[in-house]
Amino acid sequence: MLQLTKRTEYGLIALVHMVDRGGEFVSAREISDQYPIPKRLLAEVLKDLSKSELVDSQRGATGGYALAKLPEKITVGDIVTALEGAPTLAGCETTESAGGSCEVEPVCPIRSPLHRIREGIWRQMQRTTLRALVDPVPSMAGLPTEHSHTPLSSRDHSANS
Amino acid sequence: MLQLTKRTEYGLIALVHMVDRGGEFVSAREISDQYPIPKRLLAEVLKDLSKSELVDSQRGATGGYALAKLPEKITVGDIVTALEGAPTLAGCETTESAGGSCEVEPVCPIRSPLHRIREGIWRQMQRTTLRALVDPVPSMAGLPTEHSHTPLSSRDHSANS
DNA sequence: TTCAATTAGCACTAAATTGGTGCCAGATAT
DNA sequence: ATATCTGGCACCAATTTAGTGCTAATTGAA
Repeated sequence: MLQLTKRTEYGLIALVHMVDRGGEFVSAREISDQYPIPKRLLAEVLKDLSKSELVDSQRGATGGYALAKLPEKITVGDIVTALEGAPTLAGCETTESAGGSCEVEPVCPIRSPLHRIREGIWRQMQRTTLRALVDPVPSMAGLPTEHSHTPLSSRDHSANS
Repeated sequence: MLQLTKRTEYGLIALVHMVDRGGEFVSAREISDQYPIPKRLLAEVLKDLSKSELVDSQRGATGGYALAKLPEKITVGDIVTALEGAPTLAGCETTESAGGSCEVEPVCPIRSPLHRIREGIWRQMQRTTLRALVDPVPSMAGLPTEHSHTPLSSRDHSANS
């Protein structure tokens, strides 16, 4: 359905939460207590983020996870890639068919244009940083964003910190 | 995996083919003969495109499908919407939860920004017409597309075309 | 030391989505 | 008539995704 997976959703929530907690190590439990996310699954997600070196992990009693980079340096594209693999819009050019064998290939008329769409989406994700997720419409507050409605921006929830 | 479904792929191929055949009615068989697409499934896809009024259908012996509009008037967004529903990046704001009840909702910190990403993707798809799919890089052939790096999948499998 | 809290790793089940098929009815040109 | 098409419904199979269980290794603190 052209939709991000739950894993990615959870990862994004966790990362945003980490930004809010500024540098401190937060445990999977702390996060899953605050949002309705299965703790066990969240742990899986955080593990992947750790493997991709987007977060640092620390074991033991007071352990947890913390951002490995500045929020400005982490993009949605990085996160998506870490949690569900880089987006590939058409069956062509998946890694499996990296050998060059798209089934439709010899006559596939949509490769290049679809490729361009995919790249556009990709660029957009690479352009959107974690910082931007935390501070919607940060400094360019006055600029016409060409979609000036932004129907739902009700992110408050900061009752914890 | 943030990937278009086969249905959409097949639909795109079929539509491009129709453009090539300029206005004539083409049958599902003609298309599935030309590309390795299961005829039966293609028929399903074409039916959906017909329901969405992107193509006209004609029954009977010499029947088939033809574009209902000019290729300039059909966007990738239209096609995706017809074949797999409008993209919704996060579980929030699917039609089911249209009532306003995202499970994560009251504390969901990613709604609005993710929403913006989704809108960007959406705009891009709405911007890309079927015509553009048929004539890759039509007039702006020389322009630097600003993504000359393209971190992933830069492997050149387009050696076939 | 002992204990409680935490991440790490592996394997597994269950649910949902997607890919694909079968069958028959209705239309229509030849 | 009949061959060829679309239309509609239901269905199965394959893949992907969501979520869980269990155990080991780490580490701060009582």
